[in-house]
Amino acid sequence: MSYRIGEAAGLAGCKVETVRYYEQMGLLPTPARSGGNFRLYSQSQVEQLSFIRHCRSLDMSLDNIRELLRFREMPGKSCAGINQLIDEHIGSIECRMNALEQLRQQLRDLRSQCSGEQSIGSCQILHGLSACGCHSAEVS
Amino acid sequence: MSYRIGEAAGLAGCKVETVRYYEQMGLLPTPARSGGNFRLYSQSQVEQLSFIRHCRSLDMSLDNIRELLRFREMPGKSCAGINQLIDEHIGSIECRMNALEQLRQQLRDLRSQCSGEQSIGSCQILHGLSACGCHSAEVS
DNA sequence: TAGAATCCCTCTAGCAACTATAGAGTCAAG
DNA sequence: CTTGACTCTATAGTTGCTAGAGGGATTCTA
Ligand SMILES: [Zn+2]
Ligand SMILES: [Zn+2]
Ligand SMILES: [Zn+2]
Ligand SMILES: [Zn+2]
Repeated sequence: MSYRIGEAAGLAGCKVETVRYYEQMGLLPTPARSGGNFRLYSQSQVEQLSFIRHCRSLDMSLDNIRELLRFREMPGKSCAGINQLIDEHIGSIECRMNALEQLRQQLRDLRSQCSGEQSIGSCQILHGLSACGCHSAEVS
Repeated sequence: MSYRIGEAAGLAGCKVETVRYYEQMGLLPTPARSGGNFRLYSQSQVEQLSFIRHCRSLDMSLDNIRELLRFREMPGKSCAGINQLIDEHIGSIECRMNALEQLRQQLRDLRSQCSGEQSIGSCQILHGLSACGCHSAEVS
């Protein structure tokens, strides 16, 4: 039983172009071809595509996914590396969360400077964006 | 008093290429040129560059920054639009924060399935990434 | 059995916001 | 007068796709 690219994409919940892109990036093996040069995917290749898509839905990079796929090919080895990869990914997400948290606070502080009823010339938001310490153009 | 591109970049805390990029994107006016065809920036242009960099440090898009720069050129008008822009930006950041929060929970759930001391073949993390409901390749 | 609709093919370019080259020219100091 | 630091333009790379052009394959209907 084999699937054409549109069916494979449908099953994995992505676009046809995305599937071809993964092949190009080495995440999917070169598939068989029909007489009319159409790509033909086996059940296990469709499952691999779904695996990739699920990893992507967890926002893993294609590099990380490539690594996971390599792990999958050595079922006898220890899975410590997998846990480490996931831990690092969680760490990077927490890092982004912290950055966004800080950003939000800065923006709230800025926003609180003005009610929106001033003239642009006296708006403290614009003023705050100009006269910051961090990116000073203060040169004598 | 005028600055060459390297000085301007240094004052604004960015790379020379970034300054040229902003010019190309229409965020900085076409600067004057020296006899040897070097860009020459005025004090106010350096300040505009710093303004841009500060907005970027708050993760605003270049489109948003372009809008803020247009606001700056109409000091008499009401600043309501500025507040709205900032509010929307805060909203988009909160949206990303929520997405990351969900992501982290999903990853933690996944991570908790395995201690890292299994063989890859029986690792529940890999298994969880394969046999998910959301991207099923379950076709009979 | 012809035509139309729907798939599929390759190749190329675009998105955002830079970054990094290559290959050349400018300028100040020693 | 040569070295080194700076600058110039133009082009390609980054990430993970997406969209199109311009064709061929397959399938359904009339
Ligand atoms: Zn899934
Ligand atoms: Zn205001
Ligand atoms: Zn700043
Ligand atoms: Zn495991």
